[in-house]
Amino acid sequence: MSEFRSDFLRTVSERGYLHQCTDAPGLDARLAAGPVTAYIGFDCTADSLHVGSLLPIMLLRHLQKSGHKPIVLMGGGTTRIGDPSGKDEARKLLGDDDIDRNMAGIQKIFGKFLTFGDGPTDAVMVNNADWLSDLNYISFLRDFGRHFSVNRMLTFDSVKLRLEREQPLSFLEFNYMILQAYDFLELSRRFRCALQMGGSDQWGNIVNGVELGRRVDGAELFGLTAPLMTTASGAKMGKSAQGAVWLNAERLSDWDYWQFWRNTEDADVVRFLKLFTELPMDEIARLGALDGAEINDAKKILANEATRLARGAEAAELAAETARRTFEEGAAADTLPTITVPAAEFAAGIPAFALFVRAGLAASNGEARRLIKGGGARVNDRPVAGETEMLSAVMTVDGAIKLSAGRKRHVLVRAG
RNA sequence: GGAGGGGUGGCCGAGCGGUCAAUGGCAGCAGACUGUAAAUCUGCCGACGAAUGUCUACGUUGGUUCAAAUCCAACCCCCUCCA
Repeated sequence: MSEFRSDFLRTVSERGYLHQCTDAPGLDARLAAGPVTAYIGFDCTADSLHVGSLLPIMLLRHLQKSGHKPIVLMGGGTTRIGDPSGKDEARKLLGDDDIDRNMAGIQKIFGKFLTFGDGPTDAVMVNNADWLSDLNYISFLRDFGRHFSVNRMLTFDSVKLRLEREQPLSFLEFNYMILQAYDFLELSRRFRCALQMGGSDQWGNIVNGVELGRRVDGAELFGLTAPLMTTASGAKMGKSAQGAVWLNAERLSDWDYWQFWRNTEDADVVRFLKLFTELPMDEIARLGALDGAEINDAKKILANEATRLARGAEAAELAAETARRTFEEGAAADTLPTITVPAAEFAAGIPAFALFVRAGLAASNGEARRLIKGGGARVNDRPVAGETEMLSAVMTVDGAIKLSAGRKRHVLVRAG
């Protein structure tokens, strides 16, 4: 299936991470010859990454596991510019405080996937603000600007698509690819970093870096991209009922994270097992052969494995057990997400619509009312009679009442 | 600086004086069917309210009018062409 000699490229290609590579045979030879240092950059546009970033993170993990050195580049500097790739509009500019806060949040997730330290294949984390912030404009233009052809830059998708769709593209954003190219050069000089990876939307940015390294330093650099992740039915990956699927536990509970994976479409199961778990390929092949409803077993394994990586074994087991009790036994597992309301208030009773809002099962009173009118709201598995039905401590079963919105979203309410 | 086009709900995109909380599509939520799947069908889809209803919204600010997303003025922003 694969003629690659290096463990890394063989793994990455058979598991479906490989989209484009600037020079696959050359990179393969380099990887086979000894440890290579590679990096991926991450923007600091939110205080957590979401599952859309999981693919590049897994790339770094596989890289490290096959004996190479990963660099996590935090875009503390480039986030101040804003990457136009794949976007129709410039994002609103973030302040330095926001960026710092976001960076701190994002850093936490990498510890789960990579081993950091000072060893030869230990991961390191760097921030491009360290070299971008103090650049001198004139000398930067003289030293590096002359290597970039505007004619060529206009042909890259990130720019071309904007122009074709007659969407605005500011000079600020236009510079993003130059700075990212410079990042690669800088990392090449500082760490002998020879490979930049990223999502397929980063191809243009990556190629620019490879070329800059060759022109300025005569360095042989490589680029590799992973496919854009969509679900089999075409939706962008990373959305759930509540919004983005965040990797940080503070932004999304272990339970919801596990559920996200459990609800994978049939057609995606094998692909996701390859990309987001580390199960051996023959095991994945076995799971992929399951028929009909049996494929649910494969989804559970996917959920367990994916959750274990991002949240730890304990979180995965707890979520799996909660799901088993909730969906297979139909019981109100006491480990479901729980909210508490003051005992006195709970005893007096709370209108159903209000309680659903407080439980986070509806975004507004109006939405809660609609949910109830539509018959999707239940208390202890019985449909809520009316929007204003009073729910109170009297209905408690085993110390809690269970609210459900639809068949999948459940929250326990306790007196607190 | 000049000429023209444009800024509408999460997104795309109609509307161009009242019947507009604003057609349609996508996304989202729920129901049916199932396997916590997909596809399909049905309902919902600004906020508040038990409700007749009230409020906030069509770039911004003013104005005309009984009445404005729709007309006028100024301003801001974007696109195209010209200088």
